[in-house]
Amino acid sequence: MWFYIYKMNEYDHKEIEKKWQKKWAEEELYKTSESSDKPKEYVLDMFPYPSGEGLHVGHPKGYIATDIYSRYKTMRGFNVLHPMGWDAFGLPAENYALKNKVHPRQAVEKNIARYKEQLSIIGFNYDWDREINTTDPAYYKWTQWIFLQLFKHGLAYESNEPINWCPSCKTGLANEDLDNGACERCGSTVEKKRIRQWVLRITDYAERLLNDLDELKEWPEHIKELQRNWIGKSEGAEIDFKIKTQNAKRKTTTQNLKFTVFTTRPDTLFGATYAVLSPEHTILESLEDVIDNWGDVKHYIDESSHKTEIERTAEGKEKTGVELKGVKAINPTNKEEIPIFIADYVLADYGTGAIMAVPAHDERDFQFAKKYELPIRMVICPHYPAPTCPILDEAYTGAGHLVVSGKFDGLSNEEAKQKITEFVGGKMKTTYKLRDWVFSRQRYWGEPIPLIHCEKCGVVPVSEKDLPVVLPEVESYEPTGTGESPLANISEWVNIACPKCGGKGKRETNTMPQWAGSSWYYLAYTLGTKKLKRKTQNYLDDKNIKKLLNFWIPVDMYVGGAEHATRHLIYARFWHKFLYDQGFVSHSEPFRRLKSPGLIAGADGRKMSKRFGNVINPDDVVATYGADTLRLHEMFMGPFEQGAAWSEESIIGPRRFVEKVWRLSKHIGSETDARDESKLHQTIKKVTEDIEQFKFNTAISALMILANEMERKEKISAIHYSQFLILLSPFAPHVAEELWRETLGHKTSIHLEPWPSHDESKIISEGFVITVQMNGKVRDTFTTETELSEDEIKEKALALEKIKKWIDGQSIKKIIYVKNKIVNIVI
RNA sequence: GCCCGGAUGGCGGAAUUGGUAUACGCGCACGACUUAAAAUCGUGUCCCGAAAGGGUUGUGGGUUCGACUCCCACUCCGGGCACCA
Repeated sequence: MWFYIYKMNEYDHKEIEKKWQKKWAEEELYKTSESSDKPKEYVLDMFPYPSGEGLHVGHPKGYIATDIYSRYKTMRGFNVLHPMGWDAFGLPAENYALKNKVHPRQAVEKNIARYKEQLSIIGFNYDWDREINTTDPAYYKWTQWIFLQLFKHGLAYESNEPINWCPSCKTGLANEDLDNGACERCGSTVEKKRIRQWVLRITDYAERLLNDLDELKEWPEHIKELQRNWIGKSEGAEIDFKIKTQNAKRKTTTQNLKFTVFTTRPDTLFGATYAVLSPEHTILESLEDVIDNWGDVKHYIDESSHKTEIERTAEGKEKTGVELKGVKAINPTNKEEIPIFIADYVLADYGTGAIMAVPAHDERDFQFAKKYELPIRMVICPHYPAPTCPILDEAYTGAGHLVVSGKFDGLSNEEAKQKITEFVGGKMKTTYKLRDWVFSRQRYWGEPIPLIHCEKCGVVPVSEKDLPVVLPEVESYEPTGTGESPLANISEWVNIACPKCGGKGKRETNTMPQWAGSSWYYLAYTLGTKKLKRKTQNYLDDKNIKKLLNFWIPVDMYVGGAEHATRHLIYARFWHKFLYDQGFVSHSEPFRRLKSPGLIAGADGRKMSKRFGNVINPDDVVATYGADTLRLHEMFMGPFEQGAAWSEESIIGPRRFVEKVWRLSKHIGSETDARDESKLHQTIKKVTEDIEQFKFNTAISALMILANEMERKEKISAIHYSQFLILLSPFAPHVAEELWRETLGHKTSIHLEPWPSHDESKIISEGFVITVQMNGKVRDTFTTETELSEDEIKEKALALEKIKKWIDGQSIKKIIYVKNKIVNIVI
């Protein structure tokens, strides 16, 4: 019998959590609707990539935070949208499918089912009516539609420039897909390869992507800084150098031969003692006949084309190069003939692919000049006037005044920049490190690019009414490795009449990169699954759809990993700005507030990975401790944006806390008193402020303190306990609901209760603890019940026995008083 | 090399933004309950010291009546970029 009662009272997380998850779904607790006059709040998680591995305990950290935040916002009277979906196109899904010999679609379906199950047992409040899946044709027809708009506005172009090629994944990659010169997915060293590809003109938006960061006041500063560095703006000048051939008998027309350099230091132009072209520079072909050592030059070009990015940029690597014999460049300032080199330290795809070299004022040029014994001429002096310029043992890159620069001598180098540029007929120019977005992949598992190549008309977009261009179902989808997409072999799919002239046409067979679908998914949620699937003619250019978009957009709170700072978050901002320019959305930035959860590492401090065998599965934790405990633990581990190692040991703390809350329900039955009320209102204040700022660890700490207070009492008041449960409910939704409905007997869910607001007048002062310091060191404290005047406090402080002892005849220089806090006696 | 973070007990961390450093939790020790254990509760727990007292927020210096907090220099750890002209 005794044992039976014990069982009855026991907190059984398994039963409770299952029960309420089912009930909440039945009651449709988390349905979102636009027909509400409440203010809207759009809370968004970065949607997951459903991989074959399933979720580990690190993944839900951000989801727990948005779940708490969105429940809190709902209780605060907001109309909350909190959706979830799947980012399922791209390399990982396809590589997984290839490895396991299943079709990617089946793999994705299976993985999604598993993910959904894993998420559901943690008790998230997603509105699954708005679930999206980027690989659903009903979804990607919209992705294709947006691509067509980009194409029609000249922001998508075909190119044959050499790009990053992953030999293992057998596809071209964007700069953003690289990790230290290696494929971000498989770790293979990336090569440069010249293949036909589609590219998006993200660089047209570089300036706005950079400037508008300043408006994102509620983004973490470090993420904005990452984007600024990635965009990498630098201001300089483009200046033409004429080429003079020394050998007139060759047949090449040598008139007007020139190349353009980009430099941020046009002020040093008089010091340019040679010039360097990148080995890929296109002018080299036309110089073949006039270069005396063409064999050597050709050899160097071939060699560097076979080198990987890593080999070319290896740290500490000595610079190499070959002089172009038989040609000279003319320094436009002083008409001096200077040698031209090719060297692979000059990058083809930055600036103009050519530089003027000023060894005296650039470290790289200095090294190169030392090696090839080229003249080093100082033209900026730190101290002016200087009788002679010192001999340099390293480049001087600082500021100064011009010397050896003709009529510009004596100018400060900042002033000289523009003047010299004008003098030589150059133009000021802004350059970015950001590259245009290589947008095609030679892989199967992606959105087909909706374009048709016609023999007569060239590239023709697929008619909008014919979207989606469905990815054909095929047996074999292995990448070819030739630079062609595996789709190219499916002739019945590829061959199609040109939409313009009806003649012979072929479909574009490259597919879009993984980042395409995620560049607008936050817009898709606002439509809901039904509208997304419905037949539409106008897509985003539809009055009703625009209305929905502008009801919810911008996203008010966006939570996801900082690793997306220079990938998804740049791409999405780019697409959004484009859609804004077309009038489809009314805000120029998609995400108002951004938070990035710190990584949860394995217990060994390393990143959780199957490879290290340190993966903790949330299902197991939920089974052992319960979802509420898991949620509390992950939020209590430390500051949200800071990483932490998983600790199986300390999860017992949050579990004990939940059990304590459970036990407290057996002690209800007293009246409220003012002291309790004061503590409650302090807690309301603290928890509310902390949730707003994503300081969940201290919010939970405040709840624990209040629970400890309640526990100290014989009996607690039902009203206070109820209020406490409401504060707890976003963190531990199941146990709060169980106690709310079953123990306290409420008919409706605790999650529909209004959030309590704190009443400052209920927070009573428990007297003032005055700290008495001598020379800033704490010597004693005393308490006053009521607020005393400054003089009274000082008097009391000086009367303390300990203080008297310390003063002991010494003279008091002054007494500093901080109201109701501190008396500091200086002797 | 450049740009961001960070460093507080045995451990995770807190500190109203210059005012009693170490809240809350883990761990540990002791005690209560128990035949016993578990669970739970209570007490203690930064270091030295018997005490008085002294020291302590990575290191060194500075500003201040007073510094985890502000300034200067440095060390270490994490992240990003990296021959970007």
